Amino acid sequence: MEPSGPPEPRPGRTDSETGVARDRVENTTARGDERKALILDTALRLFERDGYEKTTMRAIAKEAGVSVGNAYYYFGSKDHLIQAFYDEVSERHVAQALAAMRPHRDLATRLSADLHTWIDVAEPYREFATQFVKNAVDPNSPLSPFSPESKPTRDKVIDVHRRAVLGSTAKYDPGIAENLPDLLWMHHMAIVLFWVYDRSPGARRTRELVDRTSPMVARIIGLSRFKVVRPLFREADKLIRDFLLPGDEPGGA
Amino acid sequence: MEPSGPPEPRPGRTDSETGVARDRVENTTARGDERKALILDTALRLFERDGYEKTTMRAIAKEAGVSVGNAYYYFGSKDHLIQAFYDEVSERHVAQALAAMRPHRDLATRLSADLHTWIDVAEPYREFATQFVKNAVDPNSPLSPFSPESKPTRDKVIDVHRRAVLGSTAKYDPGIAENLPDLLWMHHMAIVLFWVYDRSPGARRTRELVDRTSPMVARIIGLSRFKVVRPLFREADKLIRDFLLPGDEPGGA
DNA sequence: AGTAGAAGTTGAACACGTTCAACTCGGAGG
DNA sequence: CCTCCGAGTTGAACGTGTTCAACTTCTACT
Repeated sequence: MEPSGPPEPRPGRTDSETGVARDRVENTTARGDERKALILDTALRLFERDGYEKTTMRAIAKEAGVSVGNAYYYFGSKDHLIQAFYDEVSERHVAQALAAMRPHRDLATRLSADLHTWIDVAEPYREFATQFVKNAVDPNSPLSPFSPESKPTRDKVIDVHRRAVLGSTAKYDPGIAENLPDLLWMHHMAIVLFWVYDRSPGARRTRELVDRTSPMVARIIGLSRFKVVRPLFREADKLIRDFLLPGDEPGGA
Repeated sequence: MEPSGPPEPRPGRTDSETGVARDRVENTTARGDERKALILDTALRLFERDGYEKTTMRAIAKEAGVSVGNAYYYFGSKDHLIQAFYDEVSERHVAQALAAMRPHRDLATRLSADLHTWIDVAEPYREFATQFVKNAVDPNSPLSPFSPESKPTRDKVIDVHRRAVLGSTAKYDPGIAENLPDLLWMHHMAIVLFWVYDRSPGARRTRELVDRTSPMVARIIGLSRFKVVRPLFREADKLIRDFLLPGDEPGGA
């Protein structure tokens, strides 16, 4: 391999940044960090090129110039590589979404910009993302959107939705304000689910769906001010509080 | 093996009943049907006892007194065994749900009865069902709820929702009548998703969720008559028509 | 009855994700 | 300069789902 320089401690993207130890090793030497990044980058490149299933751990190791066991030293499983990927995509999405929403005040437009940005960022990895969504459904998987491991990343994404609302001119029942971001997150997840199935070039159909559902969602939120439906909204709000937020898993351990 | 009797053609549960060739073989001899059923029953028993992941194809084959290759002659993959399981659960659900709804006329009550019946039927297989939902998300899997293979079963389930509405005294905008069952089916799927995560004994939390969402859904449907929100409902209706119904996959091949 | 061909059946072999006991290596302490 | 020791590294080995060429059994037809 290339001669490793003196072991000066580089900051880089450490685990402490996300606040959770995702993988097998916490954070030790600088050389370790480089190795880990090398393996991850190689993996993502191969995933993008050949798809997740067709990319073997042996191929990743070989391409990265490492042994199979060494890859497992840094990543607990093949799935853990996806978790790292998800973090990366989310990070890029969060950054770009805030910028994309900034010029607009209309909630529908802001939501639309938010979601389109997500598609922009995720599009190269569609086939790959299928695998992510697949594993995300498994409650036992660290990839589950409800798992403690993915909480930091999830919270960041939900926060974007919160800002989408706060930065808009939308009017709604203040009683439902707190859980609104979670509701929008569910809309987001529904879009993602559709996107995974979408086979149209450039995810055209998904973008169309975003364009049509975003105004609907904004309108529905606006309805919360009306007396006739307010009880319904309050009930829905309570439902979210009772069933989504309390524990990490809906069933309560 | 036991001496096989004379090869008289028995009706039994054939593929022609579902209208789709789910597995590797269509429908041939009576002995073949028996063999297939034997393998499936054994598999489901082991799945229920040990869980899906821990049950190996070798174990199924051994327990059924068959070779591994023979199991693969009848079921294209381990996943196909789940498909068969899903069909069976759905069949039982359909039958029981209709009976459970019959005494009631209130839509909320009928929906609730419908969904509780589903939980009753599916409850023994919760861990197992996780695997089903997991694979169901993969668009390439025959298990996908949108795949042609599962269409017959899915249609039967959706039809139950249709009857839930038709047999009720609920009033709603006739313009959305046609797609109402699909909407209810999505509610059903959401409940299933929650149930998969639910760890409470007897799926108590999921039942609670059903009790609270069913009246909400019924109320929302009732709202469709009001002028203020009717455009929203029409838009949603059109959305379902455009994005869920046209092709087998949302993206359109 | 005999026989060709289809249906059914077998288990060894393959590729994969994953594990682990053994090895290497760098640097801290003597 | 030597010598530990733990972080880092290795690849053979394991158990899994799946495949397939070869074999056996059954059925239809002469």
